[in-house]
Amino acid sequence: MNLFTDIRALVLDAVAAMQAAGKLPADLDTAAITVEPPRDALHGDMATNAAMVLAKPAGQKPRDIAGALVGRLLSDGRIAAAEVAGPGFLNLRLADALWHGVIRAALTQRADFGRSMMGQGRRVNVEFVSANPTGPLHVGHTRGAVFGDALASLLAHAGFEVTREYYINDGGAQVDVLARSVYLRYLEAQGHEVAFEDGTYPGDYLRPVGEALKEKVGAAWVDQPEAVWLDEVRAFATDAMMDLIREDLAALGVRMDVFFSEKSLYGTGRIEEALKALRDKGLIYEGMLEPPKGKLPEDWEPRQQTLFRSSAHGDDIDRPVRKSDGSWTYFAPDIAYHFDKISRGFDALIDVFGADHGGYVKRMKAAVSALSDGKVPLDIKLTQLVRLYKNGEPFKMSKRAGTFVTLRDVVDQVGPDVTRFVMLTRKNDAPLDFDFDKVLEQTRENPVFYVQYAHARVCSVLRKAEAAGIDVSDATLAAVDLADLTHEAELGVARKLGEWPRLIETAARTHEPHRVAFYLYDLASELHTLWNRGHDEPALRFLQEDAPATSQTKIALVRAVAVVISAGLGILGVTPVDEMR
RNA sequence: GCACCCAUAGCUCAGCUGGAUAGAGUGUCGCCCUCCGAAGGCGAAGGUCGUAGGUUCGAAUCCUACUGGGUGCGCCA
Repeated sequence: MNLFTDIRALVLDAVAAMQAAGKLPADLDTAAITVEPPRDALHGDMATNAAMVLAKPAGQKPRDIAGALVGRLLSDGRIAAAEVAGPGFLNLRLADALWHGVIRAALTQRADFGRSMMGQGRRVNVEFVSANPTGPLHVGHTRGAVFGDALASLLAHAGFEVTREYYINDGGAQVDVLARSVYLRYLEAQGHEVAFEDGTYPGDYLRPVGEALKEKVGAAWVDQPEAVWLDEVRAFATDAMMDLIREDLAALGVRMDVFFSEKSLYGTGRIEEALKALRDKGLIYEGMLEPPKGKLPEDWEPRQQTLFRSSAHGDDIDRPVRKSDGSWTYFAPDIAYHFDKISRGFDALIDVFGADHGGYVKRMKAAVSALSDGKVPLDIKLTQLVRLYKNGEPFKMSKRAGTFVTLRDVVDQVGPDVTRFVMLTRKNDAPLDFDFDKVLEQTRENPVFYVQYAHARVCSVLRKAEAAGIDVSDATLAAVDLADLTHEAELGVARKLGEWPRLIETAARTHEPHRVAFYLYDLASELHTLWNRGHDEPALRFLQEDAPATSQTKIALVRAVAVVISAGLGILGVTPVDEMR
């Protein structure tokens, strides 16, 4: 249920009735008519812009149209009051029973309350993390992982059929570097002195991989040339790294549906197939690019290359798919990969990249647009940097010194729930400050704590009610008569709950899971405020001594809050807590 | 040089496919703990929404040009 769409339908009915009665022209575009919560609660529960939108095409004054709508809307039992305001807004106050219905819906539907049919089962592929299989995930990947996973859950909640996917970059030169680095660790495990030169990965995390390789093949490869062992070591090493990465993701609570190997595109004709599709559209040609502007690479010289006419699909310049030596650029398998996603029948694609890949957005969109004839939309979400702090002091990372902060460092210190929630308290395109100490503080300014505290508070009330012999099972609460729940402060909380289904749709449509986190903070704030009012106004306390029926109505409300917090946290991948300790 | 992202209160940030008097936290100031719901609560002050134009009933939101910050720009992935 979504009250806002219900009431919008009611408004549209009223407009249609006026058309039927000849009070409005028959051919009006009503798409721009919205029903939304007014900024100021004094204006009512909902406001519609219908009269202002229709005024011009209908050739009437907005306030006149609004006035005519008032009478028709008031004839519906759900509308308690309607008045024209300002330039032609129509402010509506809803019958209390509708807000009581919201509470009941939350109690009966639980985690499904707010679920939307918006996606209509359309299939969406969300590709995220996709870190090179050369080492453990670091903080930057962590943000991408949290964002992508929450976005996927959000879309699923909004009625899409979602596939979570990881693209393994196991086809380029970086996995050769990995293989050589592991080979060095292998030699080391055999008791040899080794030196890690530039162009190798010196990290300790490869030590066990070298050991494992020794276990597997013994001394067979010790004095052998690279040609003998490279392929096998590469496969062994990337498998080991992917195991590591899977463990990292599991520690964060992220599970992928598909791991797609870049390597599987090579030597199988799949890259050629994708490029043929582009060639058939006249988008592949041999040519030379202008030299890049700005600082020119030292060894730049004009060269003939195979180019994709991405500029025909919105890119600034055309992009090479083959290097001058004839081998593929990174872009070529990427095209083939997205071609594969399209051919698997997805209705929409989403890529989550780090901000340093911003330069790839246009060419990737161009490729998908060309390959799908514009039928499959590709949205690319860039996640900005995470700035780490410890007790207010910036925390420096250095890859060279080996002091870069890994996903495990973060999760081990603050836990997966805090990590995930904090990473979603900024929109994806804004930098994020992550302070190891502040995220664990138990104060209002820490949203993780504040939201969890609200949930725990409700659980505490339920426990006390049970101890007092009051039945507070969801089934009982859902059946409780809520007619006495009429206090403005209580209805205000119910109104906030009524926004939840609408928020899901907005967040899903914009691909912005952070909206869920901010909503939960607001909802928690509503609950805490109501709790605090109980301090001075005993009538607002959730647990009323010697009045079990009254207690049940109030507990139904706060239990509904807990249900929505729990559902929201579920989308973010955070476990709600029953008590603070 | 070009492209993309960003610019909102002293600070950190929200702002819902364009809506009414732009919100929250923090900081500042004032008030409130003998006890029964203070890991705090209530209230106040604080904004030319980077600048200048444009679109329209209406712009923080859309368009254009600037200013300032970040990221990226063939043979790395």
